[in-house]
Amino acid sequence: MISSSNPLDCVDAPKRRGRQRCLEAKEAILSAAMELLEEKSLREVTAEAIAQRAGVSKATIYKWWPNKSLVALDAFLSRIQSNVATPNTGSARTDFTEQLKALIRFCSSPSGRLYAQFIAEGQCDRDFLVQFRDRFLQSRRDEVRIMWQRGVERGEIRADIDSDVALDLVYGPTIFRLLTGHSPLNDQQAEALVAAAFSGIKT
Amino acid sequence: MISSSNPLDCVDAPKRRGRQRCLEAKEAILSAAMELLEEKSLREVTAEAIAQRAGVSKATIYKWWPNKSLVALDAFLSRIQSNVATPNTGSARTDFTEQLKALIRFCSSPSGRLYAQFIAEGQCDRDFLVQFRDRFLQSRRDEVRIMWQRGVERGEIRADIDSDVALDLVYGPTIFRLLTGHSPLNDQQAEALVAAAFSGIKT
Amino acid sequence: MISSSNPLDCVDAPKRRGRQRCLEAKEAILSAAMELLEEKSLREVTAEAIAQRAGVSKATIYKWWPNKSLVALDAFLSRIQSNVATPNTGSARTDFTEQLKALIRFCSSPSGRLYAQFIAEGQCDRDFLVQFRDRFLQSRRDEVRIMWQRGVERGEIRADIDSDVALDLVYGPTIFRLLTGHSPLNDQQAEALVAAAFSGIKT
Amino acid sequence: MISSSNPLDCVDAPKRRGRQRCLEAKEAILSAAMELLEEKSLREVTAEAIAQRAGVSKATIYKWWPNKSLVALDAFLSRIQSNVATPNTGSARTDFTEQLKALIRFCSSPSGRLYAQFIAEGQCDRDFLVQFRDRFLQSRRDEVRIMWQRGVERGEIRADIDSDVALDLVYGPTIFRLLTGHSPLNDQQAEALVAAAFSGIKT
DNA sequence: ATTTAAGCGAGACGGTACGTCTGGTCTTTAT
DNA sequence: ATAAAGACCAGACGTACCGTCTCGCTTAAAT
Repeated sequence: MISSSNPLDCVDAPKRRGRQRCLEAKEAILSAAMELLEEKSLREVTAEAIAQRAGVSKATIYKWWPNKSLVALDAFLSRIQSNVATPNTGSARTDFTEQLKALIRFCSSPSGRLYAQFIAEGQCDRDFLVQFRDRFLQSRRDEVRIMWQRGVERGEIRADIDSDVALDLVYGPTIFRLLTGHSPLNDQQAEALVAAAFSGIKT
Repeated sequence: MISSSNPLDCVDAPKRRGRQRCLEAKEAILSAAMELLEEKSLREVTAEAIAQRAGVSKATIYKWWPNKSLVALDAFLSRIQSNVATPNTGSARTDFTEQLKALIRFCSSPSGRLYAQFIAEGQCDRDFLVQFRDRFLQSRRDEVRIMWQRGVERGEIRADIDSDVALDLVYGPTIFRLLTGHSPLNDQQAEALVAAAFSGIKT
Repeated sequence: MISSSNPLDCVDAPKRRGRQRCLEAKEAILSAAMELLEEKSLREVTAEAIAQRAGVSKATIYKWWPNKSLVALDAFLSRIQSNVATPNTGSARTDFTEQLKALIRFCSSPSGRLYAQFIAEGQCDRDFLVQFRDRFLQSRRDEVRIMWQRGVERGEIRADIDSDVALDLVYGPTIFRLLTGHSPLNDQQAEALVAAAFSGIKT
Repeated sequence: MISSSNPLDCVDAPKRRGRQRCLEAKEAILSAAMELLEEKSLREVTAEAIAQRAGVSKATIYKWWPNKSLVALDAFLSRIQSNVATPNTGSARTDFTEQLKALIRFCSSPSGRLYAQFIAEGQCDRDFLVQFRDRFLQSRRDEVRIMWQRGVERGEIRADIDSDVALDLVYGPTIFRLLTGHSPLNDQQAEALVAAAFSGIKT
């Protein structure tokens, strides 16, 4: 999707000649997609089903999105609250722990399962992966990075560690577990993972 | 796949006259699958294409495997060396660093991309995910756990940290990066990640 | 359709390895097509509708026919009696008159309307036109030519006129009227047309 | 198309309030249609393509014509010379022969192919067929009927034969051949057909 | 001069058929 | 008995075209 024709940009689009894009149709498509994605997996949701539930023609979907995955991504992005809760308790470790607990709750929600399916989709659709990274993942990481920055400034977190490394140390394990389920994900694990990430595993 | 009909069991199947052909067919299927998976993504490789390249009927594939993903998993498992290199340099940190560098090399090989696609496939096929975990991931983790155990015994690694937490701290970030590509994967990053995992991020 | 894979040739096809073509499916397709063509025009009948009414997958239709027009042609050819009634009353003029009356009855039946639609279809599908000509029209003409030949032999019809010219003189006007409806088609007209064709329009 | 809104009637239309019909647009549409119909078949020419080549909106087309076939018919009617050449050599037979040769030349021109496509179109669009008959075919026949009338008056052609029968005897065979291509169309055939029509096929 | 009723270009839209493709099953013949 | 060949069903895919519609601009007659 080229950003200038990004369906989400409609709000600030200048009035063009010709029939204007039917915003209700766009909304209906995103809602239908979201509903269906709560019932079935991304792969099971068909473009036809989205069109039908939205009361919209299939052609209208393909007019604005190149494939159903990107419809799903737009639906997801427009439905989740855009801001991550970035707690500011005064303690970086508490902040990260709270944050991770929130992420873990997210992971076991329908949205979390969708998040996993997006990563999955990205493995065989490079274009989708880029969009997912740029339009969702990166902004999330940037917000969390602020939390990390506060810790650095307060002297709680080492300044000599790259922020990406630090973030991955905290969030990588959780995502890994979300995707493979090899170990549990709960509040207790959140605390254990943050503890380990903060203190390290060496004696 | 029921274990008793696991194609890998063919090896220890009683040597009967009529079964010889079957083994060739199975071998051909696994080879064809592996070849195709080096050319295309798992989703793009079709059961039909595997059958054709293997010179085998599609029915023969479906006789022994419930779906093409599990053919791919079997192909993958039979083609990679089953043992992880678990260095034993006398220093846990060096061991982990070497190990992680090897993993990163693996990740950028065709096999690594396949590994990512398996995790992807697991997101909408619970059965496949379980098999992937049980037949590949778990054994890998168990082998690395030995390395971790050595570190604990030598007093280099804290004994009060759950091994799964420790392993995820080291490997989670890498897998996360493999799947989303949000940050680079190379030897330098391997060292940074291990350093951070060992010392922790707190000051 | 290549003649060797002509669905109608199934009878004399040598036994091939593998599952044999499901003749019931073929029959069901032709019947469904014929039924639908009695309800709607060729253009309105869809491949999907044929598949559905035949209880058959769309892929099965496209496996054996390149498009729905040729399904319709096969259906038509298999449903109409393959022999034209070629009366032999002893008088060529009576023979032609009877024959033309039969053609006119045919023209106002559903089959006649289908015949017209086949000629129509042929105007933008050269391949279809050739098949229609070779598999239907030509054989009809050849049968009528026998009637013409009898007249020639009995000395009733001029031997110096090309048979195609003679046949077109009798049948051309009727087909023209079938297609454009500019003049009526009935028994009386049949007699007038044969009379004119036999005696000519000059004084 | 209702005659009062017939695009060809614009000249004598009473001045209506509001912006007047853009005659350039109408012309452009007809020209574009004609151009496209010389490149592709009627079925292949799309309303969208006509609009685009005419530099006109699709809505403008549908404002004045109910469908693209009737655009094509109007384009055809406005582009061919409206008068048939009706030779008057003094001999009815020569007149008809010349006339038929002209028709045969017409048949193998792009216009002739279009003529065939109009008849084809008429087979599944009764309304179109009526317009084609009334606005083209009938007037042509009426003009040729004059030629026939001259022959009757001169005593060359039998007065007891219905003019429609006579005309169909001469032109039916040619149209039949145009549509199915079962026999050739050339000057020699024109002579043979007229000869047969004049003298009849009986001995 | 202002109103007002078209005409028009742009282009979104619902509807619907197309012909292709794949997954997975089933049947027949040959080995 | 088992495998190869391959027909089959179900149904999604993404594309195409139809004819309708809405919007904002333009034009010209009527007020």
